[in-house]
Amino acid sequence: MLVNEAARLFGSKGYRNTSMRDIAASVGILPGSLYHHFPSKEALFVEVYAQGVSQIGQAVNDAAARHTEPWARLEAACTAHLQTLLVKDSFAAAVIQPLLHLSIADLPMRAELVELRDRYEEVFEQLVGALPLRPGTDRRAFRLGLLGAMNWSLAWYRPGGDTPATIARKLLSLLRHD
Amino acid sequence: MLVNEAARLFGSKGYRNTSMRDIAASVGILPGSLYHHFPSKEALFVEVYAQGVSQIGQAVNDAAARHTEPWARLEAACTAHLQTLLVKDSFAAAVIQPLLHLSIADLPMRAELVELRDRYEEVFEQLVGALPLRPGTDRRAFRLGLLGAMNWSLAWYRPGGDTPATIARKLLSLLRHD
DNA sequence: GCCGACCAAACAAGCGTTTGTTTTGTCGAC
DNA sequence: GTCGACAAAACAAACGCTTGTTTGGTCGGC
Repeated sequence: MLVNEAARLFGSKGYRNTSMRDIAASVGILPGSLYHHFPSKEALFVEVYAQGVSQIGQAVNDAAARHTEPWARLEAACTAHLQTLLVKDSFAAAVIQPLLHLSIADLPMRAELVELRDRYEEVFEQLVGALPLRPGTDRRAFRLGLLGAMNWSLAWYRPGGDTPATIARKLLSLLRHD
Repeated sequence: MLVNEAARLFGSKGYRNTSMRDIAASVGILPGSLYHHFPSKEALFVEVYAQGVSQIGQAVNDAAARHTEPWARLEAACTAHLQTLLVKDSFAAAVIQPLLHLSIADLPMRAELVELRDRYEEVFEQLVGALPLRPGTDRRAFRLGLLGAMNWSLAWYRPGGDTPATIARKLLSLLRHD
């Protein structure tokens, strides 16, 4: 499918390094034909991004819903986040990667994407908010640090090593004080 | 200076989004004149990257050297890392940003840059290795998680909020079990 | 016979880079 | 001190190529 192929390319090579010709070739049509489905490259990316956010958001919510204890809920959510992000052929890499550059007015459709991202990250705000942390702990720093550690795993994750579930468990055991 | 301007642009807009014409314009010369100083855009970026690694490496080493207690050494190193990364007009953003994409054979000069990066991160391997952590702690996960949390701060850091030193202190207090 | 999906071909703009020429600066000989 | 020689640095203009996008036509299914 068109959007799937676009997601795969955007996710692996980034927005700027993926050309409309690349996408067309991998779908098996000519470049101009893409404009029958999307009015612009930007619009195509926004669609990929929206589907990616929706996909990872649903996975994370579903995973958390299967538990009641706060730490278990967070660990399940982190595992889902990492799985969606790291496992092949996923939309999520296309979502996460631009976030780093997004702070610097990189892409034109910044505002649209930032809102989608913020809505997604609210889940983690709730999950972290429910944790029984010792008083004085900065929960915002906790959330940002955890999300950063997870998202950065895109840079070093290799299929042979730790699984997403193991990475999630290890990261949380580092943050857990007991 | 040429390399400084290039670093500023690469750091804020990324490699692909910065054209030789951009760099030339911001130093006040014509595009072709750049090729009297560097044989290619790639070579110019490698120079920026090398200077960036050298700069952040020296800052981190100097900071750690001012302390003896392991946790104090690591916190000083993290503060220096964050300051070099986040404070304006620095080379370091040009260094850190490509790392995410580097895993995916993005730029042609991959190997050269990866080696420089790995050499830099050895410092943190040593610093984390010296910490008195409870047995069974995965020090590699600790290091990767900490570096990820710090590097990702590029995505959310704003000059008005927490200072780099505060961010470093908060992150480490989350990881410290006492 | 109409409409969505595709092809074929081109467009203007931007890219990194090259070329030939001119300016600018340096430095030793007179 | 002044001059000519030489090199570094910059200009001016173009190169071939890739980019996102547009246009006009073709074709098959409802």
